[in-house]
Amino acid sequence: MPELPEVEVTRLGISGHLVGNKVVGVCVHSAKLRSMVPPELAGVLTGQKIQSVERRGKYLILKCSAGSLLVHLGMTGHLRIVAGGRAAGPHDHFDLLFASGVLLRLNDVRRFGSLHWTAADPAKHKLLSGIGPEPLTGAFSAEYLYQKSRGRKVAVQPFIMNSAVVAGVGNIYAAESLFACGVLPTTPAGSLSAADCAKLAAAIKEVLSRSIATGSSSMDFCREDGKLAYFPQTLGVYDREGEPCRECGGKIRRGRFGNRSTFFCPNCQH
DNA sequence: AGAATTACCTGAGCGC
DNA sequence: TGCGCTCAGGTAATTC
Repeated sequence: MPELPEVEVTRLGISGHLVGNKVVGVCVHSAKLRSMVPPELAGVLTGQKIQSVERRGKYLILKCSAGSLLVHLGMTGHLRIVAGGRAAGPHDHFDLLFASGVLLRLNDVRRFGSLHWTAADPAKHKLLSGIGPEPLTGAFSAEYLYQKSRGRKVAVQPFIMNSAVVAGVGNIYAAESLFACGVLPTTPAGSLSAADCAKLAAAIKEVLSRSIATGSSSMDFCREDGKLAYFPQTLGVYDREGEPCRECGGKIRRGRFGNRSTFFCPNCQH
């Protein structure tokens, strides 16, 4: 399930194939994603040259002179560069055909992904305008996290998963970051000390950048059979309920916020 | 008003 | 075989 590192590696992988390349066709195999694929997409994209491929949180932004295509991969979505003419398979929903002969193909088993078109500055689009700082930039700092969390009673895990607080941190990396810095996911955000916030901000940056580094060295988007799945990384706590903690050997426990699971080591996290 | 919580979209995979 | 349940991210809706 793509989180920020997977989206960033996708961006790095597809960017070189797309920038400067002209869209010569749009093929919508299925318009029914989490939100309907905008019907005007073929009309506005055909003939456009991709100027840049950017990322904001978990959104990819394909910038053209007439506007921008926003792509969200949801839980199971992935984008792949494939040879033109290759037949669409199950769960292939959308293709952009390029002048160079390649296709950018969106595959999404569970259809949680979405596509949006905006003619204006994408940063002003309502899906992006309310998003908090990028976690890998200086704007997301210990000081920022400390100030932002003051007075907040919500548990720190859902707090850092709130995209208005910080962009692109999902369930897996939230749990991993909290394990990495020794903070229990149930801790009220407002009760974190300045030192806790410093450790947590550093842990989020470390966990995300390590995953991007791992992913970008192992992915090959040119391969038609290349799969975008979990990066071959070792998870410390996520989905390891009952298994031994890699630090202390104690049992990893599962907790719950609403209908979201969290995983933690009660011995290593306080 | 602003924060916290809940529902919703989807479909694979699971247990029974 | 088939039903009911779970899970995921992010937004909208609702409650507090």
